[in-house]
Amino acid sequence: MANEANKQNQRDGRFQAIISHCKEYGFIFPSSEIYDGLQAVYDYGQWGSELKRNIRDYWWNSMTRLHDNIVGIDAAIFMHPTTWKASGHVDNFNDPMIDNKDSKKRYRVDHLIEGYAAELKTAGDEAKSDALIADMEALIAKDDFPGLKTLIETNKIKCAVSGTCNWTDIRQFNLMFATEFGSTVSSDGEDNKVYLRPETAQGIFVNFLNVQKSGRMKLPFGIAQIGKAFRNEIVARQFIFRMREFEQMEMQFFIRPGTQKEWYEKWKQTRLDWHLSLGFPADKYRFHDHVKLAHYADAACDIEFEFPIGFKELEGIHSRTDFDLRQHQEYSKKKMQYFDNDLDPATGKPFGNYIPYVIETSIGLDRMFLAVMSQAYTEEDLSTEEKKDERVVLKFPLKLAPIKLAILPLVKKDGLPEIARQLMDECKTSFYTFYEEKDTIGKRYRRMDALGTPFCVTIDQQTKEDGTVTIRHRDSMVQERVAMNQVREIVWKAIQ
RNA sequence: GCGGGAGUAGCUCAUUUGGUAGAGCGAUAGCCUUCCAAGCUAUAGGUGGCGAGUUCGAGCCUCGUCUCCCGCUCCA
Repeated sequence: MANEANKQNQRDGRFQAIISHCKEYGFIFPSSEIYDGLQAVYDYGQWGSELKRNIRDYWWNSMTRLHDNIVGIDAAIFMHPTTWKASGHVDNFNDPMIDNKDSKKRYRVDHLIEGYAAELKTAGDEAKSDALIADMEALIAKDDFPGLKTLIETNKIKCAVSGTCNWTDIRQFNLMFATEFGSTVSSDGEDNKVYLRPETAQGIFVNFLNVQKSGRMKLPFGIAQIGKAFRNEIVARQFIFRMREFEQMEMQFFIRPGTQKEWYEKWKQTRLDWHLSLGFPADKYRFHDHVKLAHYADAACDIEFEFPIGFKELEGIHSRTDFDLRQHQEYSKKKMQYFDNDLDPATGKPFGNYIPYVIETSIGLDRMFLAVMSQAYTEEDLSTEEKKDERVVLKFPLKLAPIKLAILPLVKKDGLPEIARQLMDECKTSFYTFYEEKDTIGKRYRRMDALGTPFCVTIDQQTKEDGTVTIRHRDSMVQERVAMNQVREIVWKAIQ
């Protein structure tokens, strides 16, 4: 037990250190910090936004450019309100809830009252049961939450766990953020209400036929998208792991019904391989199969990553059946079907019209950022017998590092800065290059380590004589002498 | 949302029982010129999260509030 607690403390300490490092070195700041911040909202700073962009590009390129049957789109955050009725978000996530203060259990109010009504019925008091249900429905129709609470209290409905009637006020939890649309306010506020999308997937589904027809896409094919989504989480915590505003990178892969099992397995493997291609240890990842499936899925799993806070969901892979397209077809009255000219071996005739099935891969960009950051963050003890020494180094995969190369004149005189500037000009159009001439060379190396810069090049007196520089490697701290005119190519090759 | 802990300079932290805030690191400017932090000089930076109360006097006591962390809860 003591060991477990110890391990937990170490993890927490490491997580804290990563959060501090992110702030101190310009990766992530709390949003609106001068006003005490905004809960579960964060801003990416100068290096965080570079790292995030590199992760985003890496995903985008590996999805769209490396698959000739996947294309990308960028749908709007606002969508027609009916979208969310079709998707099930309005109905499924709009219920009044109540908490029992003793057991801390949370109940849907209608479930709680219906449960009690059922008890009354089995006890033989059918009239009272029916009256209770009628009262409840009348109150729910009016959104009369105080009335519903009074109803619970007068009937002395108890929590099944604690057995008490010590209830909180009733609150409505709506996962979706809503705002007003248009400049004129209708008499019915509901007419103007639009939601900030709680997931990016629907932007793909509603554009399925646009992309399929305009791109002459043939099944199976995929549509990828990266974009912001918003969820009004009841409680959002753990740094950027769960935020109210976050960025998703997802791909919906449209397939012939009946082939979903095989494609689901294929995408599970493809996505795991993508993660492993970054060079992180395989034992940091695991699959977690969903036992309880969402209303739209016939199979689902997560790729979990071992964050400092434990194994947590990083990416979801869902077999969504034809649920979404079918729903949109029903609500929009527009056919969402695809005509498949391939011959069905069973009949020798084309497969014909059908609503495609969908395999979804959905990864949180911010979570991927956190995974990369927590895997890269390393505290190294460099002590020798003479002196104590340590460094913090971010061992980013080279292609993700925000700064690729730092150019450091050994001293800021004797013409060394001028030579360094030349090299800077040569490199800065190819990749992010950073120039620094302040402080001792050792201190500058440590600063670059803390930002995860994989290469530092130092211009010294010898450079003036033979045109060579030292290039210093971040992880090994090894230095080697190379020709200055080779630097751009060396770095370029390494970061591919 | 409930319970617990915390909030003092950019960071890490001091300030013994209430008497108008200090250090180290960091930053900036200069000196030195040195291939792996911690050489020298100078400077800047805080209405002690915010608001109220008690007191002659509050960083310290009380209340409220905001934010963060941990546990529970939630997470289609």
